Amino acid sequence: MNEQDFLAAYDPRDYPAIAVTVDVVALTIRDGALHLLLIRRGEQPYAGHWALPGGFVRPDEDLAGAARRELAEETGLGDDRLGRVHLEQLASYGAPERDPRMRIVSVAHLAFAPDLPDAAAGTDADEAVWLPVSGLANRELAFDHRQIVADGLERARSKLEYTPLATRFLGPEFTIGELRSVYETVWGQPLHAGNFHRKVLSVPGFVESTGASTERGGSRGGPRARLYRAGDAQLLHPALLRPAREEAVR
Amino acid sequence: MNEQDFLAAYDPRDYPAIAVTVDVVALTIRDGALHLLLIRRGEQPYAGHWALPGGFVRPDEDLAGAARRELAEETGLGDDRLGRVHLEQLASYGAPERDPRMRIVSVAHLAFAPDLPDAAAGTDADEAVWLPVSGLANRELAFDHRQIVADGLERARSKLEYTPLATRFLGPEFTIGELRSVYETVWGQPLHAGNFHRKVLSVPGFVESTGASTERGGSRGGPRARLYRAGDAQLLHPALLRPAREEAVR
DNA sequence: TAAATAGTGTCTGTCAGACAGTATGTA
DNA sequence: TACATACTGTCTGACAGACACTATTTA
Repeated sequence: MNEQDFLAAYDPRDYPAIAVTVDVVALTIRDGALHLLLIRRGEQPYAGHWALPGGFVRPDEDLAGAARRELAEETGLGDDRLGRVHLEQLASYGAPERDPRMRIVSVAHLAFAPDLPDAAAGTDADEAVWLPVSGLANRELAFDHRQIVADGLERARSKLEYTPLATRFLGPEFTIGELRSVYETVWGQPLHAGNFHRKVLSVPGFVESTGASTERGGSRGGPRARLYRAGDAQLLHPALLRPAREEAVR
Repeated sequence: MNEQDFLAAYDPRDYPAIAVTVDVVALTIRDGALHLLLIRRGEQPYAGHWALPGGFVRPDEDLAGAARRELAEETGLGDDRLGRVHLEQLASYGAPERDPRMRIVSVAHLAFAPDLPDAAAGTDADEAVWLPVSGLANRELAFDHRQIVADGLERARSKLEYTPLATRFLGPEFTIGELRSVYETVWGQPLHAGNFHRKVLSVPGFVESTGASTERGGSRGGPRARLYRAGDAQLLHPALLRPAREEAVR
């Protein structure tokens, strides 16, 4: 029996209810460390645990719209100021027992944001905090959110290889060194500065020069760096591949 | 307001119902052409149109389980004989108006199958047919299934680059030429036989030799080819990249 | 002045793709 | 015999990574 036969035979209100939510794995970089937007749960189950921001999909909005709304609410930024934030669908999670109270299918999304101010206190989002990803190993996350975060992180690392989305972690203008820092932070390993520099400039459409340079050199010395902005490429070709990961192959 | 607040405040039965279904983009190769499993719709809306196999997610099964069940039903194969079929989640589709009757979020899946017999007549699946993908341009598909198929095809093409899943379109033993034919069919372009041969054998864990050869040479001549089976690699490294696609970059 | 960083030049090994060539089959 | 196919050898250009080097700026 297929979808259509079911629809003809069943009144939707009679069918076992499955609620649909969105959850957002929102990443940013602060102080050279990858941070994740989390919310402290106040109620059971998982009271006191951290959870991903998320909520029900409303009748009039699509999945990406719901995710964008949740992100806007939790960052306190407002939908309009989310312009430079990248948002994409990650995957859906629907194990029957993933929420002990009822059947919920969550469509997880992944967001890359530049360093945003903490949500203003007093808003609906005053419980939302950016926490370093490195500290997550010791914390328990609610529901299956640990798996969702793990999938989001792997997707993020992969996306940096093939797309110019690393620029979404930065402001509108940036140096090659700042861009390299994004890669090093997300991939968790140092890259060769000289090779990275030459590589980035050789990929068509990745970055374009603004003609300007930074006002000052680095805080610990060095020349003033040229400034770039994101180019028009949607895919990096050739890609910036991560250093070989033997463990991932087999 | 987040997911948990909603759950505390709402009885699920009161909340606007969203039905959750799975749809399956099942691909196979027949007669050197890529084929897609489709079902002819008998009822409105989209009566007479072709649609992806799919159906409601049941209370006790997870998303992948629902997709596997649907695939088993429509191919008439039975869950146990789906062993060599690759199944993965593709993406979720939830635009409010994607189904004119009610709000449905569909979690689409992607399947790679070896050439399967047509579903036996008289089963529940006697309306399911493998149709050549090349003929889809002229046909109207139901709902947003054209987009889902397009996304599935692109995912399939991409997966062949980085994973050994091309072998899932073949039987347990195959020749390098047959494997090359899978790539040529899915990517839609001829590959250099000699270079492909050397490349495949050079990727660790992609294929392993059975020691045997085909009984006869090709139908139009040539030596007997050695037989291989899938190796233990999960990822191809280095990858088999598609010939450069300029149009995809910008 | 010492140290750090930006940016460039050069070398080497790997790999994809082009091309050629041999061996082994079928019709 | 003509032709197709399997498989291998070799060359070239693209590219990643290692290393070296200069110039510029900060503390």
